[in-house]
Amino acid sequence: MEDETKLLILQGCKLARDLESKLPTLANQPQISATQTCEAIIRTFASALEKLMMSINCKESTEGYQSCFPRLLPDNNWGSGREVGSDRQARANLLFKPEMGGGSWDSEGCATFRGLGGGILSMEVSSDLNRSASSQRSRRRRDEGKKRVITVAAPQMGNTDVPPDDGHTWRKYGQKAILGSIYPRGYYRCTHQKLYQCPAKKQVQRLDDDPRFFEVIYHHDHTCHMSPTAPLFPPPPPPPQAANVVPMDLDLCRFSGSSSTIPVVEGSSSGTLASRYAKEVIEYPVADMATAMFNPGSGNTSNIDMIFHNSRGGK
DNA sequence: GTGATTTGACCTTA
DNA sequence: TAAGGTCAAATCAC
Repeated sequence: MEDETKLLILQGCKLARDLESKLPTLANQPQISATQTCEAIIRTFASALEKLMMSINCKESTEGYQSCFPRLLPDNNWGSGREVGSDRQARANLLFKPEMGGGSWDSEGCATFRGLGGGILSMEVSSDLNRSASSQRSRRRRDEGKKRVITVAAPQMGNTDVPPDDGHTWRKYGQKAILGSIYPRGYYRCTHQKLYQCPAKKQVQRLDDDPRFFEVIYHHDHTCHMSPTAPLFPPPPPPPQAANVVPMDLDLCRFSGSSSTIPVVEGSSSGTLASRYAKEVIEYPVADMATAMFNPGSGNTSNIDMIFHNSRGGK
């Protein structure tokens, strides 16, 4: 176990002990104090867990990596609605038990995690439109088909008004105030919708009860990256075989050291976004991947696309 | 110039 | 009829 992980665990224990010692006097304090302490404990342990999973499970297989960080899946395809419940739970539990990180499985197969600094907190796959994240939003369209509901933390740095990047490029086509909700709902569709008839859409709305988090509802899967005519990046030139540079076709799980770098090849799809960002970076330190993933407002959004585009290539 | 975002109007559905 | 979802013109950003 790495020293940093041990420190995190120790810190979490210390916070827990502090909370325990303050419990008798807690009744005289504002409740938010206990809430914040609990959240700090959860975040600390979750961070330690994340590091443990990275060093143990994710070295073993790609599946482990994806189970730990489903949001990093290249095509964002988390399976069909039938995976709700036992299938998905059993599969994900192989390597990542949400209850270990302060999370849980609800009765409907929705895993809830707690992570430090952002990322997925809960994930739900559903084909049942009757079940909504908010009981207030009971109206539905007939042709919405399969949907996935996830809750993601807002970025703590950069532009906190948008949810963390999910690896796809989206175009906003609408925003509506929702009855009974404080925050408006944003409507997005795949950038490649017109060109490749990609049906993927998503709705993003900040949670009323916790504005630090977004609820993201995905409708339909992306087809733009699976089609042979999909707008992939042009074939990258051979990467430099420097000692600390690893080819992109290797499993990302192998990038565990902060000294490793992931080469991001300069290139562009037809989209403006991709070209905007593609020219910015040639090599990408692993440590910065989190920043790129959790802070789309920082200008690195489409680097995720570039990071994963090679793994999409075969689809 | 091109593509993304904003936002009011319109459409669809319960 | 009300509310969610989408369209499309105007505007913005690069």
